[in-house]
Amino acid sequence: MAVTPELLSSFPLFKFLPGKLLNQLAGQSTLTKFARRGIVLNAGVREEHMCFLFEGRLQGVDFTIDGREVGLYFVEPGDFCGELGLFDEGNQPEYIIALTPVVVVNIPIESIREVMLRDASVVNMLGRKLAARVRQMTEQRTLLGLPNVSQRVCCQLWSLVDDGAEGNGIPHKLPAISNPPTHQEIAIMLNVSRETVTRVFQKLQNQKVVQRAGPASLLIADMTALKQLAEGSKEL
Amino acid sequence: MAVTPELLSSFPLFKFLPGKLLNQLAGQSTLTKFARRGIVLNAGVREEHMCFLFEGRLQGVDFTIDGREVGLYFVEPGDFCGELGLFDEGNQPEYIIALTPVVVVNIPIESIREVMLRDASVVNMLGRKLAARVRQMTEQRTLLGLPNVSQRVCCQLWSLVDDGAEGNGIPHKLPAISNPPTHQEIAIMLNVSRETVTRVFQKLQNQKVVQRAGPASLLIADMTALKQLAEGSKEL
DNA sequence: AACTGCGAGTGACGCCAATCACATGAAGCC
DNA sequence: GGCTTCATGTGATTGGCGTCACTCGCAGTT
Repeated sequence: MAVTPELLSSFPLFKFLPGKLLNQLAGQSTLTKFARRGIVLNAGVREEHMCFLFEGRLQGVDFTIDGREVGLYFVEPGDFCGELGLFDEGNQPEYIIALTPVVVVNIPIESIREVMLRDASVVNMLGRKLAARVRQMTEQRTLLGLPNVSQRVCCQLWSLVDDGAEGNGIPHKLPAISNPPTHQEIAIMLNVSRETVTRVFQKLQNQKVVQRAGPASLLIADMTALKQLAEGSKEL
Repeated sequence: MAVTPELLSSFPLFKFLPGKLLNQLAGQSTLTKFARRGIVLNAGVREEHMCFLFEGRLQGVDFTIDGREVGLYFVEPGDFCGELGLFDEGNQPEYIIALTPVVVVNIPIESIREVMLRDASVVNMLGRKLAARVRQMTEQRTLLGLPNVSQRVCCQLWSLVDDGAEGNGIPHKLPAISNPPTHQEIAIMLNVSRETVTRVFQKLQNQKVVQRAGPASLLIADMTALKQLAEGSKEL
């Protein structure tokens, strides 16, 4: 499917890109859809294109030698993945799978490399992105060091509470996690079993710390308690 | 202490840097020593300089909320750390501590930013470095997903077996790990207790898979077995 | 030589999370 | 409406690893 320059410029990475380069990129881009659980990028092979997420949600996952699934991070609309290939000739390290039906824009690595040579803003933002990713991975790694599983879950919840989406014009509402991950998705990010996550959620709901509001939202009824649980100063 | 341009050019990152820029950088660099366990870079603060390791060994570590130490990666001579600050204005995410007495060259972030503007080879290598780091962290994260602890230890050992140092002119020698990390250092990288690492090592030695050769070297007597153990096709 | 610190080695104990094996309920989908 | 599929909820069982509390040996220091 065809990609318009306007569509591309809706991605923060290309926000400051001159029209000429936008046009050039658009001509080399394609629009693709994936069903839930579809594989957007493959691990262990050289992927020759980057993916820009237009609609839906992606997750970076990997598999241990014994086939266990490991969750790494989420990709939200406006964001992208597969950028490592820009910096070296290595393989894509992790799978990118669709958690929901998604619409992505594919752009060849080589095309973006050319753009990098001509536009410093893109290089800058890519550098920032990579740095942010290292920071996020470091934090997640630290999380895994927690011996207490409930605490791990609470930390993860804490880090998912609508980052930045607070200024969405709806004041005085309870903080929430929109489109919360499934228990399974949380479990593989934290190296715990799905059942354990369920049990922690049960306790959290009994103690009125969180509360479901339909399938698309999880309300945090007691932020203070959640924070204490995450920090370990309170036990479930 | 003074830093000469020749010293700087011994680091791969600056290998292709023209003399003029080398001189400029050297003038702004300082040489520092740290004792074992010394803190080379602090986590959670903005560090305004990068560290280039001349002698010794560093480790990136972090601490969980409840004070538990988490090991992230090692830094070997010729390598550097603290590069995230080049790409954004964020804080240093993890501590860098000296595992042995070390000698490091400190260079201000700003000075390197200037060099980046003038020399593309440095930007390139930094990009590669960051990408490599993401790959390494992803791999390590996957390792942590293994439910079997012995397997985790063996995987870690496997990844430590003299990477690339094979062509050191000593042929037909057993593969080895030189200056092997202490059990404690391994333990915090794998989220296991020090005792557990010791017990795995005991089994590995009983089964003649590995063998100590003085304090500075660990011989791998049976690479095949180690590989099978790492892959889970063999039990300890 | 006595002291100290640190890495390594070891046994006993107890707990907690993984696993297995289900049940339930809501959401699509012919 | 009846089918499957998927997310969630729950109990019983078990074993593996963390923790504690030691010992031992080596290296550096005075």
